[in-house]
Amino acid sequence: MSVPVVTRFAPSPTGYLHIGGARTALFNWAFSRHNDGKMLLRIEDTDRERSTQAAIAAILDGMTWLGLTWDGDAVSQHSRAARHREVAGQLLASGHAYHCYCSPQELDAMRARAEAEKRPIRYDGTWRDRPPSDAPAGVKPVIRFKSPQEGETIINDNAQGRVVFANKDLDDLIILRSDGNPTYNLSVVVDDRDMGVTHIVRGVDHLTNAARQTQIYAAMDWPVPDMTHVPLIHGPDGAKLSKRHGALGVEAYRAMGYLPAALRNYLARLGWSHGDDEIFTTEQLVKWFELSSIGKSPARFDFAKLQNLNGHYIRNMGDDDLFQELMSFLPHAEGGPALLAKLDDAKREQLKMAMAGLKERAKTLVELKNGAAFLFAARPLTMDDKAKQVMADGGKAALAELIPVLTACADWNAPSLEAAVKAYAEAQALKLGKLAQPLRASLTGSSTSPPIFDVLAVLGREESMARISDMAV
RNA sequence: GCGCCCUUCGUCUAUCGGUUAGGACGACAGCCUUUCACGUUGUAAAGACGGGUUCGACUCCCGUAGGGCGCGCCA
Repeated sequence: MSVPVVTRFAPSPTGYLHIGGARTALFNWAFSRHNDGKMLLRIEDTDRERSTQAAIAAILDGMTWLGLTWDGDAVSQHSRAARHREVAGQLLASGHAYHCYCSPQELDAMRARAEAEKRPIRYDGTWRDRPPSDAPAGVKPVIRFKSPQEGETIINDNAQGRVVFANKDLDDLIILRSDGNPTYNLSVVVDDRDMGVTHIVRGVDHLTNAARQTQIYAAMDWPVPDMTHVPLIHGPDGAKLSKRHGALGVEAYRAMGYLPAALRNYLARLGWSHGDDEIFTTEQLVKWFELSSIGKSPARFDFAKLQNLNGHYIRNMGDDDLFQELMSFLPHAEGGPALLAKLDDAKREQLKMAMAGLKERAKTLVELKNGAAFLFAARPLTMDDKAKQVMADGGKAALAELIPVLTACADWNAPSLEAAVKAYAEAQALKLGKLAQPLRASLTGSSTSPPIFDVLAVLGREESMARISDMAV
């Protein structure tokens, strides 16, 4: 019987949940679910200056939207400071840590000097072996971890492989600030230990921290959790993710009309693979997810591919489900609330009816929303440029001819309307497009729309004839 | 500067010493078609470079180049 898997996602609440964090959360989530384990959520808010409630809310909201659920309550790291201090004290007592009286200014000077002399930038160990009697009066010391100076610290990482750090390259890090508050590396180790975390999955930017943390685990004689450091996500240009590229909060992706399921699928495919599988359900992801299948090279974020995937999800979703997605999307969409206000029962029905035709040509919920705009347009419709062109090129005349044809149509549904118009086109030796495009322009104000006979059917006889008449004169 | 890591089509990736180096997105071309899409068929497109090891390297080793991450009393 193996130990139950416990993973954790540990964001720092200094901003929204960005796309890299979302993927890290997804990997933690998928791995824990794959193993019937748990994923805990810990808010790393030990930096009181920069942590905000708004950021915490944004992160929880983003995860919820993405469908990434965590087990138990979110843990505030700050609330555990007393415990962190306790461990710092133990380290001090066991000789694995010491007081350091260097001021921040001295440290800055030390770094500047090292940089100028092109030496490695590290704490020089001034207070490592100095007796307490040397302590200057009135200076509150920090506690530094006494990092081993010889030998190696080895990380056996599921994604990165065996990574070796020479201990001489790892300096004595501060574990307790002069104000008595713990710093990141100490807190993480203590919390992961206390929370029973068995597997740590986080970004490679933590790889050096992994080495330092490994040393702290060793000093405390605690077992080191299984580690996986996943490569970062870069912008399309290979450089750091910038705002205009993809370093947006997940709520921005919601506003852009992406479906959570599509985003999950896309994110999973960035840095992780299961053979040639591209499109898979979340259930399949959970079933297939192995840490060893995570790659080690960074990936670039590709909106075109996300769009394509999203379109696939939209097209394959049932009309009712998609309608619901659209409804929950609208409050977050530009112009969405206004559209929502116009949505009475009749419009809801029309919208549902139009869903099949609409979803076929929408890659995002934004496009779906825009595609449905004709349903809500007020007469007389405003024509876009291409629609105007169609009307100018004999469109008006075509509409005038069609009015009696449509009026004569007994059954107002797509098949019979199509049959009637086609018969007329044939009789007049006209290409169907010559009639369809003017119809489309008059009914939607645009040159593109769902199949025109569906549009007629959705709009209904009265509204359709009114819109056509508006433009036929 | 020091340390660690990365490098297969434009992009995401498959390959775990022997393949005509596969798939997907994107691009281009054709088909389908009432528009736009969808769908479909096809085309172009890759092992950074240089050395080894080996009967045989994309795959293992070394070096070079390029890129990323880290080096806070941030996380």
